[in-house]
Amino acid sequence: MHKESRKVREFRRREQEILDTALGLFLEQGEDAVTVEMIADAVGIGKGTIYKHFKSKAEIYLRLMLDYERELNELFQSESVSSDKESLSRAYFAFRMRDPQRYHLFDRLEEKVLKGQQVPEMVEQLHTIRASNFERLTRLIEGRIAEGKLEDVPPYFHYCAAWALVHGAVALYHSPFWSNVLEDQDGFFQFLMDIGVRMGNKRVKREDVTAQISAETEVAAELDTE
Amino acid sequence: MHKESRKVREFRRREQEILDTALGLFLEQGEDAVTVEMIADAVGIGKGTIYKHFKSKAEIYLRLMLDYERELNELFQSESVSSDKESLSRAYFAFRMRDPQRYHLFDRLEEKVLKGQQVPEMVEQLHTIRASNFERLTRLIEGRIAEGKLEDVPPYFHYCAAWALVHGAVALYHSPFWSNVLEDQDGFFQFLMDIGVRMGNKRVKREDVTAQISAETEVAAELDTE
Amino acid sequence: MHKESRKVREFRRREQEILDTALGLFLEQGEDAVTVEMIADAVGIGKGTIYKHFKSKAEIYLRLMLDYERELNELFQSESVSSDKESLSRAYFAFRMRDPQRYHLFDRLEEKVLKGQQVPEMVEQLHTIRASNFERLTRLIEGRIAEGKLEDVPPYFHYCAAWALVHGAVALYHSPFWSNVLEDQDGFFQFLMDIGVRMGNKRVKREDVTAQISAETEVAAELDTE
Amino acid sequence: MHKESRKVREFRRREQEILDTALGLFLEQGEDAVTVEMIADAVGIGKGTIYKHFKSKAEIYLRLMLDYERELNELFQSESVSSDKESLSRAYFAFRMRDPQRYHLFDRLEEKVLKGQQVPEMVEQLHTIRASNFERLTRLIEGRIAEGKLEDVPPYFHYCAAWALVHGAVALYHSPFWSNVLEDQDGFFQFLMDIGVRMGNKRVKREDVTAQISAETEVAAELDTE
DNA sequence: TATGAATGAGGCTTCATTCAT
DNA sequence: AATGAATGAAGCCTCATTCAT
Repeated sequence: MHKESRKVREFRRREQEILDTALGLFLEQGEDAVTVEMIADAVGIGKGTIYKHFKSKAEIYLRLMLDYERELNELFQSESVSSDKESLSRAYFAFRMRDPQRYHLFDRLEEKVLKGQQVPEMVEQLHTIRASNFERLTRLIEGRIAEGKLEDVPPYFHYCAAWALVHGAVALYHSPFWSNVLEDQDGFFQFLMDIGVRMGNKRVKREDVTAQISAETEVAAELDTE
Repeated sequence: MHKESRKVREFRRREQEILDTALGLFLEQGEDAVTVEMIADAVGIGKGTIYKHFKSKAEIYLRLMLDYERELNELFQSESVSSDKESLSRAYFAFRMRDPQRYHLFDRLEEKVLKGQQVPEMVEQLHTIRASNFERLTRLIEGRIAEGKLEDVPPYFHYCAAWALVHGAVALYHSPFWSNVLEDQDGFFQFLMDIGVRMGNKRVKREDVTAQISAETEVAAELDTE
Repeated sequence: MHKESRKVREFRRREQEILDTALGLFLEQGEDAVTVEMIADAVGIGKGTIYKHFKSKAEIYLRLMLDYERELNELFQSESVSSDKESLSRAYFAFRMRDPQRYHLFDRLEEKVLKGQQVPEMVEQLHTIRASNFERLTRLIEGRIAEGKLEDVPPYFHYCAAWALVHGAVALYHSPFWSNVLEDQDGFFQFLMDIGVRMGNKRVKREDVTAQISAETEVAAELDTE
Repeated sequence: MHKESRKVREFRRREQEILDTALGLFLEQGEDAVTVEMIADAVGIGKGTIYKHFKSKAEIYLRLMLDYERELNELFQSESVSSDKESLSRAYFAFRMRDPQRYHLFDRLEEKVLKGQQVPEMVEQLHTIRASNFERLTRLIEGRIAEGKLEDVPPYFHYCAAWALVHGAVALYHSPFWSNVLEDQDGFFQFLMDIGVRMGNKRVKREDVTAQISAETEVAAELDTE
């Protein structure tokens, strides 16, 4: 029993090693420039061994993508964050921007895998996880809309906008041209995150501010009188 | 002499035909799935002829990208638009979103070409055009900041944010997963464009609004007295 | 001792299980499409275990072929059949056609194994069994020739012809093209078996028939007179 | 124009060269042992060139098979032979036995190609040619049946039987075991061909012979009296 | 004894680019 | 100038067999 489980553990470890190494190489050189043989060599195993773990190169892609999507899923699940739209927005930004190269890689891979109609079961799995994430978000946002904090548009408007901004940020980050332009990168991403956190908030029209101030003044007056 | 120039014109026309056809095929099938032979066949010429016009497949990529960048350049040059930050924002959004597939293709191509260090002279050219565009923008934005209309951050913060948002919008648009989510696509992109146009505007803080209102009230009073 | 012999029995049973399973898979999917791993999985044992029983995949082939040849051998040995050329012919046809797929498989395997010069000892064994079968046949046929029932040609002409016809029948049976043509399969194979049973019989020439009839008439006359 | 056609001719010649070389290698070593690279080397061209002529290895198989089937088709078309069942039988036997290895190879290839569902269009073509051949045969045989020369069974019984016998003969011929047994090969195949030519002929029963003889005798008597 | 992870040679196929006509 | 046949490097994947546990 122990031996068996050791073997299994060993096998798992190796699988993870393959995934980690592959990810590293993909990030460094681009997935097209990395051959299965290179991965095997980098891990220090034979080419065939990789195919004991993954049926194809595309399956490696998808395993990496699924892991990433699951990490994000955990973020959405965590109580500390999932109850508050703003902190969730920030956490989402932070998660995506923590490793922009990786995000970017997976984005490219998704496109490739979809175009090639490879391993469709795993693609479906990926999309299922993602959809579940966004169902949770939808409910959160609906609450905020009801409270009048967010603009009353279909909830997906809000998280799609967030997705778009982050996506753009990542692209910016890792494009040689743009990253060159961005002298103060940290400052910029702070700036962008602020936009992200704020965007979609119900716009406070001039009249409303005045009205609210009056209201608050009245309340204050009332309180004063107590 | 006339014959000569006719030949030259013919040659040019064919070159354009190659570019147009290649672009169409790239958009339809993805650049990796399109072979040089397919382009030649689609144009109705021999494969070798293509190499009379372009030294490599990457050069085709770059010619297409340069043309696109130049189109954008013209937009920025046009007087009607370039004086006003908001309409420029809108025009920029509109330009990029007019053909998101194309934008997306070129984005991918740029990455590929940079990673492969192919045809570096043309890449430099591309970046030069782009940089010149953004220099013009920088000046425009500096003006707006001075007027207190835009937040006082480095000017490139503003256009980089715009770039990021558009980039994300495009990715959203053409991702099978997301485009599926976006039921009301037009509505959404309108929503997003509004965000884009507004973002980076100087935020009106509560006190400022009050202050401004007071100020305006005073002015109004003065006007009233007149 | 008992334990030992139980173990041995167990070992044998497993070996047979491997052979049966392998045969089933080979018939279903073709030997090239069946990997050793598939056999092991189907039996529910490890791949390595198969190599404890058989030195190579080819050895599995040969074990199956030998078993088949031995079955045929038993047919030839059985007294009920082996004394009469016609019933032997029929039995032979019936045996080969009982499971044409199997026959066909082994035929293919023999070719492969010979071409690859694999496990030559076992191939020799196979041929020895077969040769012994046909030696017995030779004697039977010689008898028939002496009796004037069969054409006086080398005895192997007769059984090789039978072999050829059956072989063709099997190929016909299992070829997608031909089996499609054969609407009335049972009728056809009956027709073919009749040809097989009859072929090689001494041809009765016209004169012979006349002569024989005269002779018989005479005999009859003689008998009559008795 | 001349140059163009020369090029085309050259291209054709090379294609034929590939086919011939491939056939030779397949016959010598078996199709599985022959790699595309080996064919290319044997022809003295690059591996890629082969793929300019054929989309896959399977397509080479099918081209060879089609050529063979067409040769057979010509045989069936030729006037000298196609009017007479017996000479057609002989010609068919002779054709198939002229190069038994080749026949055998194609038979194997057909199986492989069908099992793998490769190049189905060409397979269909092959079967169409074959079917047309046998439609012609059907009519010929129907005639013979009407004349009382052949047994009154579905016509395909006759040609399927012939096919089966030839097929078996070929297998016999080229099997190392059997060809060893066949000392007098020529004699045997003569023997077999006779069987093939005769089989399916209407059997003359004893009574019929007697009856016919009587009839003929009567006729003779009548003639005598004249 | 049973296992199954590891191996790696080798097969098929693709395609950008060259070059002789 | 136009052609398109030829090239060959390079990639992905398979699977019989071995061997350490």
